[in-house]
Formats: sequence, structure tokens, C-alpha cells
Amino acid sequence: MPELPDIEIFKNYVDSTSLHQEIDEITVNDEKIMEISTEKVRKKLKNTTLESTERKGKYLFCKTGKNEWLVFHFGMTGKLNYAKNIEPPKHAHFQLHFKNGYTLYFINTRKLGRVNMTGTIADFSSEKQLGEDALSISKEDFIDFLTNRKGNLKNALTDQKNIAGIGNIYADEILFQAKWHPKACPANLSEKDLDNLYQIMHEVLQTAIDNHAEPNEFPAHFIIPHRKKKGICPECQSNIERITVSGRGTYFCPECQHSFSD
DNA sequence: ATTCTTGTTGAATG
DNA sequence: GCATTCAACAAGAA
Repeated sequence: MPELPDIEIFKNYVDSTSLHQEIDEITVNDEKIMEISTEKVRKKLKNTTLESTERKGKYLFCKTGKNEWLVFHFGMTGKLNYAKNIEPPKHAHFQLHFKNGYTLYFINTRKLGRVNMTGTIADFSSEKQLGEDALSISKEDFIDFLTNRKGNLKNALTDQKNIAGIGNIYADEILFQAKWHPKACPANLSEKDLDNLYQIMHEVLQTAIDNHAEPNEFPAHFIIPHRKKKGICPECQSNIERITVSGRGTYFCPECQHSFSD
């Protein structure tokens, strides 16, 4: 489930498995996921190492020994597996083979993930129009952005150009915790409401990371485990409703979540 | 069998 | 130029 908390877990995974080991070779099994040519990536990665990682929004950046960055975007079904002497996993369309015999498999069931490289994260961010990370954005920038924002609140939270990292699932969670209807108009939020929403955005994302982005480890008051047909609100036991907001399936509690401050 | 799905992009529409 | 909606990508789950 690759949104900000999931990518943070992937970052920790790369940090604890794949750093400081020389890369022997790469394998690309489907060019579709490559945003730059396989040959360029091969030339840049062979005989170097991954030295450190950064996450911004839903992107994972791995700094190489040559001072460039290998970039992963996980799409909707991307994940990583670091292993030795195994049958390559299904859909492991990109593979980094290390000289110690291990391979880092980039598994992308649906081919919506991407592999890229960049000189600097700043350049990459401007190319992709990537906004401030949701865990790094200042309260002032957050409030500035939502003040005068048109459209619905959920769409604003998932706009990667302004707040990077929140996707469909965590937007629903943040709005549930903040008790806002996903279609609420940002203009309905007072300064105090925006302040509160900012705090809750942080809390939800950090709590998810602390719980390994594993929904079945989430606190009982989270809506994510109940985000399904016939789901029951963990706060008031009402039936969770499903609607479409900005083209995405959206689950919310009609009793707890409102479009205006009380 | 049909519908839905964690994401992003670009075309079509109003 | 906007905001909004939809299709496309692809594979699998419900």
C-alpha cells in the first residue's frame, strides 16, 4: 500500500539491507517501468554502492557512491524484497544484484511503479512538480495552501504538487480523525480548524509509521481497518459509507464527519 | 462475470 | 486558463 508511511518502511528496509554493498549487475524484465534507459541505469549503477536513502512524498531516493540518486516510485502495488538464492518473485521487473550474492527485487504486480535516476532531489522535485513532504511541510505553508484552495478537502490533501505523500487511504484516515467530510470545502475551515488538521495529519502518518504501516497493527480508533463495504465506524458504530470523491473510492462515517465546524 | 483497487498522466469536457 | 471527469495503464482480489 504505497503511500507515505509505506515508503518510509521501504526506506528503513533498504537502510537495513542494501547499503554499502557493491552492485554487480542489474536486471530489467520490463522496460515499461524504466523512466530512463536501462543502459544508462546499468552504467550508473554497476560497480558502485547505495550509500544512503531519503524519502520525499511517495518517492524513495537511494544515493549512489557516484553521488547520483536511484529513484523508486511504487505505483499502487510496488514493494521490495532483499534475498539470496531464491526463485525471483513474480513481477520483479527490476533487480539489483549485489556482489555478496543478494538481490534487491523491485516487485510491481501492476506495472504502475517507476525506476528513475536524478542528480539531485531538488531537480527531481521541480521536474515532477513535487510539493513539500507531508511530514516536513510547515504549518504556515500548510495553512497558506488550504486557504483559498478550491475543490474538496480530500482532493487538496492528496494533491502531490502541494503536499507530497498522502494518497487515497491515508486521506480518508486523516479526514476521519479530524471529523471532516471528504467533500467539505476548505474555505469552511477556520484557522483553528486548519491548525488541528495539520496536527492530525502528522499524528496519523507518524502513528502509521510507528505501526509499520500494517493496518492490522493500527490503533482501534483508526478507520482504515474498517474501510470496506459493511464497515462499522470504530467511534460510533454507524455504517461506513462509500462515495466517490474526485474519482476515488472514499469511505467515511456520516455521523462523525461533517462539512462545517460545530 | 463484473467491479474495484494504495497512483499518475493526459485528454476531453464544461 | 481554470476545474472537473474520465480513460488508460495492468494484475489480482472480492
